[in-house]
Amino acid sequence: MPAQLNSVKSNARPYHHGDLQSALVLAAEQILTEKGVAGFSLREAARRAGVSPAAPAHHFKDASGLLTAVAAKGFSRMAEHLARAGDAAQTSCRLQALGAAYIDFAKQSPAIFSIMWNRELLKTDDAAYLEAGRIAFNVLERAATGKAVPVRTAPHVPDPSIIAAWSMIHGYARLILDGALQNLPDSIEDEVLRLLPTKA
Amino acid sequence: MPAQLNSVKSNARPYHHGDLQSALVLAAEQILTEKGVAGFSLREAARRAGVSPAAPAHHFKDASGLLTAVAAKGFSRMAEHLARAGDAAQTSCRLQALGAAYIDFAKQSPAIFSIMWNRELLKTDDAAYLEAGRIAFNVLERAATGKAVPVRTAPHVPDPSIIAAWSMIHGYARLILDGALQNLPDSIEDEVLRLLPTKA
DNA sequence: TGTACATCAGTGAACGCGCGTTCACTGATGTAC
DNA sequence: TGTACATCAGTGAACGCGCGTTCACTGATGTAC
Repeated sequence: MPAQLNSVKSNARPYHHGDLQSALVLAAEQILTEKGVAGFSLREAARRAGVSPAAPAHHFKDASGLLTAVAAKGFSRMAEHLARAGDAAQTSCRLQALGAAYIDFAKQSPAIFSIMWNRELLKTDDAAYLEAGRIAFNVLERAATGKAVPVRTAPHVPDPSIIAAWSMIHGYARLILDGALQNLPDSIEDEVLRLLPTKA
Repeated sequence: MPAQLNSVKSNARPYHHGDLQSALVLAAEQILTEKGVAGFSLREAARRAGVSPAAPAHHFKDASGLLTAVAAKGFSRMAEHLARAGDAAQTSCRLQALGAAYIDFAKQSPAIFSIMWNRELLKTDDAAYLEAGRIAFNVLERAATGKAVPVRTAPHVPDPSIIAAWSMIHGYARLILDGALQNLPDSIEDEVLRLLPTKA
């Protein structure tokens, strides 16, 4: 192949995108962050990825397919964020550290955090989505119990204190994002985390 | 006025609705319950209230105006629900009773509960909405402290244990509605409520 | 190593839809005199 | 008490918009022989 033609081709927009799948996920994250859930559309995601409106269908069936991928990626990122915080903390205050990281994640990516829980817009039976959520919960559970709980174990019943702790952390994050905790002193978060229930 | 004309008129659809404002709120509640937030539109609310698409603008400027009224009514209903539960409970377990009532409300009206916290779609500076929210929180706070806290008092800083308890209750309700707590034994709710932090 | 061909990942124009909003209007209500 | 008139609460047709989806298609890739 002549060098000239080659260079022309590489300058022109290639017919195939290369990694449209992740480009679309990135575009969706951007839109959610900028315009919120109500401002999201598949067409706009395609537009931002520089691709025709029909292209996304090849990778995600429809809008909820793409949003489900965004949510799954969100859970993965959150799991990593939690794991890092857990590793850095001493055993005695590991749960508090994870709680703080959980809330921190929600504050840093409110739109992503929001969509992660929006059943109405997601394919909640998507395997990757379910798995990512399970892994994130597992990190939390491991920090609370101190034990390693294998993700793929037979379904087990978690300790109520873990559900209670999760509820408190999750609820606090939600209330913050929903604007219900404005005008409170900054110290409130630490004080709430200190009240996390510990294993009986 | 001849009786005949009168009867014809009263059989015919009257030009004025009579109470379009509440009819629209009811229609909106219905739509939210049936189709979720994503399925809501002002036109459909008008249709269900038997009125032209332009009519709602006379009462609520736009869709978010109507939804804000729905949310405010939701907070009022929740406050009543909480107050009733509190009145029926003994002092020693009043907070648990309110927590159960809070969760119960969310389960019974998931769509309404959802919209109540959806900042993106509401006029969050609406006076009636803010006031209704404040009253509901006040009921919770009163139950937790045992003291009467006047609603219209100068802004005060609530006890951290109240914020922590609210977070746990709210988070549990959210996790339930978001499908995150499936396959757990029914007893889990009581066990979580038992772990509510009490005032230091 | 070359070539034919199936498969995959994209195009872009077209469709029908329901939406929010605007418009000039009309019918009912309530108030001033 | 009756009447004139302002105001309010509705009509319904029309608008332009962006959306999701479909369609026949095309260009690039990868594989079998």
